[in-house]
Amino acid sequence: MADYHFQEIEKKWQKHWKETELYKVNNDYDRPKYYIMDMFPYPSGAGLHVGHPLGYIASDIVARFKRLKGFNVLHPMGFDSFGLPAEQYAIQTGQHPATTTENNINRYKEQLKSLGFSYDWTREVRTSDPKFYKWTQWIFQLIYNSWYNNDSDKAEPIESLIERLETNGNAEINASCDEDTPTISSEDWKNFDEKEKQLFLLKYRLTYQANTTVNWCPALGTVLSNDEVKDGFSERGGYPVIKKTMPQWSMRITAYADRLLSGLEKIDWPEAIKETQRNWIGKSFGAEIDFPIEDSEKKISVFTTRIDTIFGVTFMVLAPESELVSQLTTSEHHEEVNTYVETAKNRSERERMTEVKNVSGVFTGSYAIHPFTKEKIPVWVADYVLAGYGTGAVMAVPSGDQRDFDFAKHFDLPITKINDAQQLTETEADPTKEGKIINSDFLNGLPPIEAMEKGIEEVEKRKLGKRKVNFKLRDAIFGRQRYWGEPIPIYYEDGIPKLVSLNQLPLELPKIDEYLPTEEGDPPLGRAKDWTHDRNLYELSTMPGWAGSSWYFFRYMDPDNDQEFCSKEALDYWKDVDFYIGGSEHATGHLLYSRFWTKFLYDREVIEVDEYAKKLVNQGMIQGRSSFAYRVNGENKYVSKGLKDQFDTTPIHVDVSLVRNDVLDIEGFKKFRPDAKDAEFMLEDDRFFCGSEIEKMSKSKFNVVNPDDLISKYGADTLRMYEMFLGPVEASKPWNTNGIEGVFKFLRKFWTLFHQDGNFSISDENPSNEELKVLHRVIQKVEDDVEKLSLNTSVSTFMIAVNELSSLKCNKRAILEPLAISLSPFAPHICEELWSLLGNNDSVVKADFPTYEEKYLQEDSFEYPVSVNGKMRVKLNFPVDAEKATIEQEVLANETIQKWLDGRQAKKVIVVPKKIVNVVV
RNA sequence: GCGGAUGUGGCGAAAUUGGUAGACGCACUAGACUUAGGAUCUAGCGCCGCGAGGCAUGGGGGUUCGAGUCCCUCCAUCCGCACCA
Repeated sequence: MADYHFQEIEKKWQKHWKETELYKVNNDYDRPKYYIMDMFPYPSGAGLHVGHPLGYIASDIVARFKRLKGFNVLHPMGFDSFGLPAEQYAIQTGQHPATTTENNINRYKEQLKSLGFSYDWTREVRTSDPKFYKWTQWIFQLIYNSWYNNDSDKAEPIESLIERLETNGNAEINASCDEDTPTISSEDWKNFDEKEKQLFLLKYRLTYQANTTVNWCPALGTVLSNDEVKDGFSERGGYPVIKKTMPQWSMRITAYADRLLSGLEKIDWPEAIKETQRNWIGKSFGAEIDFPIEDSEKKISVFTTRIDTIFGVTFMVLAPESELVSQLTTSEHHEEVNTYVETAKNRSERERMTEVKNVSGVFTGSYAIHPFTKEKIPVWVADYVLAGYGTGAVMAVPSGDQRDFDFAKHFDLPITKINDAQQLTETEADPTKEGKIINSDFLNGLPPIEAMEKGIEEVEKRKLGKRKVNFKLRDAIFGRQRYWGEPIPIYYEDGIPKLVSLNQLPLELPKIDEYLPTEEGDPPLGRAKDWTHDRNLYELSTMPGWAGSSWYFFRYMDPDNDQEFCSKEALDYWKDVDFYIGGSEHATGHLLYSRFWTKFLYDREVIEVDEYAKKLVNQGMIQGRSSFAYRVNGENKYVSKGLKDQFDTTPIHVDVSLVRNDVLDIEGFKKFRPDAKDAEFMLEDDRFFCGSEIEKMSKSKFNVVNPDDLISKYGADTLRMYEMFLGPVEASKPWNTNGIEGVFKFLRKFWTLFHQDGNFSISDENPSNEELKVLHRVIQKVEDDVEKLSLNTSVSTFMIAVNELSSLKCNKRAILEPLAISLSPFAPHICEELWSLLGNNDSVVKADFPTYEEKYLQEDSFEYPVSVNGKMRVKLNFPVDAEKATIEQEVLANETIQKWLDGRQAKKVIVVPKKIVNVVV
């Protein structure tokens, strides 16, 4: 028996690949480039589980395939090595995060290498490496030194802004800047002292510092971005999050809202991701209208998408955080309003969300004047209006908006019907866009859609407001009050932020004794000795997790360059990522921020592309499949799954390694749970069946399947193919090891086919047509499937081919050679071994992918099912080259068909090539 | 509520895009070889029916000679977003 010793084979080739640097890639201008990249992982302490490599395997198959097809393939890997878990661990143990991170990375690399990935490890990047974050800091500075010119619709150097301020002031400048930026003349600017100038410029810089309402997580001691907060809890750790106002570094991503939206049109990304990003950016069209306040110079600006409902406005509502609240509250309502605002402020996000259904609010005592009817309408404060969206105030149209309706009902405010199709009930508003407008002066009789346009025109004509596009997207908070991140390369001189000069980058993380905030409440960096620049204190917060990951794909092109973030030459050759694979959970985080930075770098002419990834695929999540044994309550007795309903039982998690095809290894279980050592087990059919449930893969649920175990049992080639065999790469599915034997058997059969009595055995005979057909079908299928990434059917095709060759007892060189090449992207080790046994000195990686030939795929004859009117079938044999007419004639001449037709005339005979024949009567 | 996706045997899934539904694998059943089998080989395996045959791609309807695939409608599940004016 010629055994398939996968352990030896895999170890041998992995060593060989490493020693010969087989996958090292250079800028080779003679060959077309192909850049395929995985989302780099955060190296957690738990190591990889079987879910992680799913995407890596797929990308490796494509990378290897493209290499065989003659592409110069860049297929790198790195580590997103700054992050909270390492810091939390450091707080607990005192161990420097760099040390734990280093250890984790080494473990990850070992695991990744054992899977036989063809990464060019010489290009590895780590975001926590000063050589890397030097350039993250450099980009930060470039963003800081830029402003967004809405007229040219791009980021420009801050110098161009200064120039314009000096000559004309800012009246003519159309920029994305702070809302409260005053209009100044060139004289004003010239009269500013240095500090005033700097503070003024901060209102324009794309990285700016401002008092912002942030998501503050007290337990983590840091702010979090919107995408790091899920349902009012921190994504990492699940701690409560509250709103807090504090000075923060932010990035003006909102300047790019429109381009981030339109850019989606030209990239081949999953629709789900694009839709999520569109939703997050949240562009809506409408108008901003001013409602003057009665007996006052003040006014309330509101944004609305439904100007057609303007005559239905019966009250105004301000967000509790709105500045207008204090200005408009009359003295007799002061106390009530104050109490309400204070309560609203102190509520956590979580509380606010759970209380969505509770209507609450207070009257300010002020009245606004309806811009058209001049009627008095009361101004209220309520927390259903968000400070962060629009103007922080709304015109309430209770007949057309459910929230306004609920509020009006609760406080007994009037409700005006403004549409003849509106169906109002006691509890429901009707936001219909059908019907005709009524009770609305000049809008009467118009369908709402037309009334929207007319309304905006009228508003602009009467100078009551203007057409307005509004976005949900908020600027990105950039500071984190944590240690383990890139230091922000800024110091403060006389209260003014200043950039650390370029030649002093990287500004390296200082050593500190403890990874906690200082007693004064400053971030951990406050503990560092001499964290100063000429006695001026450096910024104490660090960059967020998304900083490094927003540009790392460019660094892979030229990872060791210490003069530039990436050389022009490398950028020119590699340009962008052809194929990016990673999880969909980054839709509104990494995948949005990285597009933002790319567009910025494009504006500043650092790179030549404004989208960095042409094609993106989201690999599915692999969930865990937990197994349970059912213990009878109050007894030391376990019952098999089918019997559990006869008893009062509690499910107990069983380590999945003790379960095979849902059958429990009872001896193993007794060791796993010592308290079950003497337990009684009630079996079904002499076996003990476990129940199962789909849960997240985690240690505590004993459902983690470790790739190392599977590799040592079946080998990396089997694991790679099995993960692909499970189903489409994009699909999420629970892990199930049950089918892996089938794939393993296939590889063993493939090996055995070319071995006899333990020796490699190959025949030099010419292959038969039948054998060639098997081969060429595989080649064709792999070509098609890799392009479409439907790798599961490729694995099936290989299995069928090996089964067929096996029954043909075909061990011919002419078959094995091309077969080994086409299988090598999937199972590189075994193919490399067979390739070298065939006498090749060079690696199979250097081979050319075989081309399939149609002539081998053709059949001599086809069995056509024939039906009459789609009913009844009989199979007839036709030669493959028979002309359509011949087939028709033969069909009609056939005795059985004649019997069916029973004298009727055939209207037509439909022939679908190689498929089916249908006679229509 | 809004948006996106998915629904095919006991299970994971195929289906050349409108043409023999369930390839391939797992599980299961029977048989062979074995002292033994969690090994190997052979055969069977959607459901109902002894059978001929009938029924089957979430449900209902439609287009078509022909529908898993196209159209309408309803249902279920999963994932985003969510007081966004």
